[in-house]
Amino acid sequence: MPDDDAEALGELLVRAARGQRRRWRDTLAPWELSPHHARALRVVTDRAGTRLSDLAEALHIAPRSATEVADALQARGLVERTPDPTDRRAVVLTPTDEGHRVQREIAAARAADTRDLFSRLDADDRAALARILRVLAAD
Amino acid sequence: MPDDDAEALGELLVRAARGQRRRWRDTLAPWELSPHHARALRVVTDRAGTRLSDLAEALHIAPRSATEVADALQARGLVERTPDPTDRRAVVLTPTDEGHRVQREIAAARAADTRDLFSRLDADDRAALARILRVLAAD
DNA sequence: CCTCATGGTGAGGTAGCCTCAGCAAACAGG
DNA sequence: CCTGTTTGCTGAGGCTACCTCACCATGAGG
Repeated sequence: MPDDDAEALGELLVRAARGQRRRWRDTLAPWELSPHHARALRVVTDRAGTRLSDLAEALHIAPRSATEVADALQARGLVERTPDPTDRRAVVLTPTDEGHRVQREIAAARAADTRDLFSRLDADDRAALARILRVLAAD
Repeated sequence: MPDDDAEALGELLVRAARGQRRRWRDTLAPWELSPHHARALRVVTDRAGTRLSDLAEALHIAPRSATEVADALQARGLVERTPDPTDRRAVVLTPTDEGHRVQREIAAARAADTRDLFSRLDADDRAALARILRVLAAD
């Protein structure tokens, strides 16, 4: 394989992914949430009883940084801090009604956008893409 | 197309690109350069006579921030600031010998790594991937 | 109990962006 | 020419999103 081919493929992959990220940011714009905060909201709404330390692990950030993410979501009224009934040191993050609502809206918007993007491909191409990306993502 | 399929594809695309970025960071580790600084070095070595404002444009950052990138590269001895002979307000960034050397080494390392990654695919899959990614990257 | 580990947070630091103001040089119109 | 505006860079200062370290309260195991 010529080096140029590989370089072109790498470039294309990066560009496609960049487009994805841009779409995702645009999708989130109406709620004024950063991708990171949206991800945090998703983690918290997905399973009840998420501790701050769980959030840190899910987002791959230091525990101290999870405190800040929680502060931000709480300031926007999307989650509440409640004491963990089983461990008085711990804090669990509970989504507010607003938090649940926003999360549902965002999930729907994202699904629509993603469907939109990949509907450019026919079923065969989608299958091929999935197979190929799995090979590339394997590590 | 089911929503789940689209979601899975989006997820795969993100993961493949994340792997790419991780490989790139790892590739750069021996030179202790961030991806951003490596990109800046490439811009500066690519065409002689890059002004700070050119660098800012190439990196999509504010002119003021280009000053900081230039400071960093200069502190590492990779580039020098020289006055623009045609405009005494302007500063052009000139790669040092070390800068040229590092850039060549990095380019070689990246090419090898990228070739490595895509050699997992046969020629047909590479062609299919290129075609499909072009469709997705079109915007 | 007494010690050690754990969960969260205050204090303070860094990287990489930004805007705004200022200075010097270039340019454009009387 | 020279005067007013524009352009190229940078100092000052601010923001965000991370980090480490130290501390406090609580929990868990000899």
